[in-house]
Amino acid sequence: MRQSKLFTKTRRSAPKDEISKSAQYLIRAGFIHKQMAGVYTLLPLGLMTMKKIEQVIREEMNKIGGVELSLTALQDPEVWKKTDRWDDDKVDNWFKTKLKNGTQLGLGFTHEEPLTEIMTNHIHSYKDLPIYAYQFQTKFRNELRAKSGILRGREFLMKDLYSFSKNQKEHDEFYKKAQEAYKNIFHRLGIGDRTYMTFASGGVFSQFSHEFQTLTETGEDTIFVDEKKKIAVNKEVCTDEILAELGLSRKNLKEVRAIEVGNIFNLGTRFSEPLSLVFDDEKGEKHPVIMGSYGIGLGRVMGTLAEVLSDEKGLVWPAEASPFAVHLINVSPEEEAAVKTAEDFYENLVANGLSVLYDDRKMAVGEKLADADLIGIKTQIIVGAKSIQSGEFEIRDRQTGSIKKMSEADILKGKFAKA
RNA sequence: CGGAGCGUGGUGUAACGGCUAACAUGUCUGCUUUGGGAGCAGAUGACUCAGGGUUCGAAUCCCUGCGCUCCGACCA
Repeated sequence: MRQSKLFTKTRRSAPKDEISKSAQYLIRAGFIHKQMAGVYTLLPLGLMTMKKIEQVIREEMNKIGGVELSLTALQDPEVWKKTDRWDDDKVDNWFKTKLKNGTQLGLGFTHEEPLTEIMTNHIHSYKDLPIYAYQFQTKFRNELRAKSGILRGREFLMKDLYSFSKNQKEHDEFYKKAQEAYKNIFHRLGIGDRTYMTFASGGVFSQFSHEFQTLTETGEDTIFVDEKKKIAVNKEVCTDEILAELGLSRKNLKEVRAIEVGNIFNLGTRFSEPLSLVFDDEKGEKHPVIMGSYGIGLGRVMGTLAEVLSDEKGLVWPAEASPFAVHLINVSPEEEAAVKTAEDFYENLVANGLSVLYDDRKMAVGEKLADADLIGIKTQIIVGAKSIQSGEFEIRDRQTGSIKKMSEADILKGKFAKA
């Protein structure tokens, strides 16, 4: 994409009503626009970043047998009444609305109920199981207090996968796989080393749920981490008894703040029983399906990347979440030869299948480079009068700042991405 | 939902109860400049969140509402 066509403008200063670093940078760089508290529009760069994150998650979900679908945001109260989650006393963050005829509707804050109900049409026999269904979908939660920009919103995109298994053993095996998939996801997104699988309270059907907590001062959870074992325990369940059970010692634990970027938990038959999701086993006996749910908030992940990977100059995206693979910057926009070289180069990069943001704007160099650093695309390629003379282009890594020089032919072969 | 704070051009800030609401930045024009947010000149742009009140006089004081931020509670 030509940057001259990218209508969003970068800003020198952040709006005063955003304190969180991630929100400030995302707004300054033109990734998001605040519509109201806790509600943010994704601008082109933000959307592209979100799609990159989504694709990483999709690949890892598919790898463990996930099948993608898309449920509705509008929810019929009936199914939620069956599981006793419609009353505001039971669930206090519903957004509710009405049809013209007065019938009440809800805007989904999660999707166990509708999916479980749908599955009654498709699960009849043990031969139908297991099933792993997931979606990327907008959730609505009427939070009393939205927070930290995109980190805790009232409308946000979430990946939610639900597992349907015929017995506990089958469920447990998948649960383990899901843990590994989540580790892969956060590793690929560049926060693997600071994201801890964390034991948290598990609800009715199991002792624990597992949260994936990314260490950051601005996180809203307090957890205790064992750095050697790469495991953490949420403060809410951190008792001596539980530590003993987990084989952890309090003296190896460090108290830190973290943000929950994902969580997985056992649902048992909490939903399959009230919604009559049952199957026949080999003997023709009926059993309720064993379920689990596995969530990742994409906006929160994007915000977390912005929060923990950015530096004093702006955003720093990991390769797999970078809105573009390459930021091509012409630093001599007034020189004909440089313009021609940059234009040709841009066409060639795109023809080679690379996603490129091409800064073709006629602006002072310093401003273009400052913009590039603020936007934070992983690889910057700098074209100017100097590079025409030498026949080599500068490849600058946004994160490390290291500069390599490389010929066009090598760049087109993708060599810059290696090492 | 409890507590605290804040609403002034697009953005960030300033202005004792008193002159035509100031400065920076942005935007637009022209000239100049081009490898890290350059310079000069001119222009544009605000019923000071809304409504009420006090006062000769309100951005400023008071009340109500709305919005926003932060701390806490909550977070299936």
